[in-house]
Amino acid sequence: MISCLLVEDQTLVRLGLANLLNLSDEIVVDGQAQHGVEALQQLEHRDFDVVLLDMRMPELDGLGVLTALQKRTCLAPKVLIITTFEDCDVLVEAMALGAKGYVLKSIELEELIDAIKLVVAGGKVLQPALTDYLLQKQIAPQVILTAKELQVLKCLSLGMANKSIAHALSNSEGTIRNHVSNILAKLEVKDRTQAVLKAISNGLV
Amino acid sequence: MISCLLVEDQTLVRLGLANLLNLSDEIVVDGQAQHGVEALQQLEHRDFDVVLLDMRMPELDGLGVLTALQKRTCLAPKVLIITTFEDCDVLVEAMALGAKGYVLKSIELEELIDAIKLVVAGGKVLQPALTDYLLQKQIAPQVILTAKELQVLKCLSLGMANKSIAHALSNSEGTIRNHVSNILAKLEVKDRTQAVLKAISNGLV
DNA sequence: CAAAAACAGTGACAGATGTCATAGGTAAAA
DNA sequence: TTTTACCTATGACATCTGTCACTGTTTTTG
Repeated sequence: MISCLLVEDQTLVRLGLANLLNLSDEIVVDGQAQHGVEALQQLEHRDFDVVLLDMRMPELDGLGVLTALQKRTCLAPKVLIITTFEDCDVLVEAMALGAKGYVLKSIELEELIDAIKLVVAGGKVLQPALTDYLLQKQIAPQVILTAKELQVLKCLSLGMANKSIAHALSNSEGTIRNHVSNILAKLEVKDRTQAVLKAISNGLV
Repeated sequence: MISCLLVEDQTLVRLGLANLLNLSDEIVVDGQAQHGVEALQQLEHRDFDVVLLDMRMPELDGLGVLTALQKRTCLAPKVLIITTFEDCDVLVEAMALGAKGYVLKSIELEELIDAIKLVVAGGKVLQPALTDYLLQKQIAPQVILTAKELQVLKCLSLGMANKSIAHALSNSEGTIRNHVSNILAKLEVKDRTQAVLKAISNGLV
């Protein structure tokens, strides 16, 4: 039997999933936590073969738990992220922090059980969406803005005019115009509005 | 026994919740659907006392189901929305489309069962978050854009210049300028970039 | 019907925006 | 040390943007 700690803030989802997994004869959910803090408390008391970890949680989120686990010198449990997709960057971070893989909540029950077994056996589980995303990230020529440009871009994203930005950053308006011009060129857009849209959708701000 | 159709796209959540509800001796989930289209198919074949409806789904979402149900002249089932919060506006729309209430997925199981019974009995279930939001909305002077203005605003949100918009909507550039000017006045902002930011954050586009 | 909105258009204007060439100072990397 | 990149700045320029006043037409509404 694989012992499993389930960390998920939505009560219905947590109870339901625990029930489902317990119905199988290979996995037993013998620990539950509503959020990161509770999860760490449980992990202090006893060990689990695997931790099923939600990302979005109150108090302490998935990344927080992973960070805390990484600091533990003793044997760390395998962590399988269970997420609703959405935020690829967070998943990348999670993998970097030692997660053994992730599955979407849209996964079928059997696949989930297989994934858990795979992770416990020392494997990694990555669904296609993330690998695609990583590839795309690598292919897309990384936009490198200087510190100042990023500062100006943030101002743009607040809807500030060149004059306001100049005043806020203690520069001449002409300087700001130059920065804006460079930003537009780097982002390959034609005006500040497009720059803001691109910045938002790419998480640059 | 209250018969219940559960509409939820995430398999794990759906199966788990169905299991939980079936453990109670008052509610039986005797219909499941992965998305709106499946839900409507099920509803054609037979009746349920209540429909537990997720909002975000592929194919046909919660609002789509409600819209379709509203067109049915015969007796419509009570609908209880189950959501992850987030989008208040959608909830408002859902209520306007005849939903009997909504609960967050973070609800406790007992509360959910109570809510279902309440809805079946003809009541309405509204959690505090939404009522607060509605109040706030009413306090904030409602921005009323005309159809044309909304069309122009959408173009603005795509980063289009006046000339492009004029071409796209088959108007003179001057006309578009006037529309933009009116939009800025109504949104109480100073330029198109701020308008786009406000539009995005308020879900106007 | 009559009043009120919404829609389309023009022309003129001030100011904002973005580009370009040019150039000095500074700090980090080769 | 030399080079490179970054930050700063200016002036000139073309273009874009937003405002205003005024004129119509069409559609909605009381």
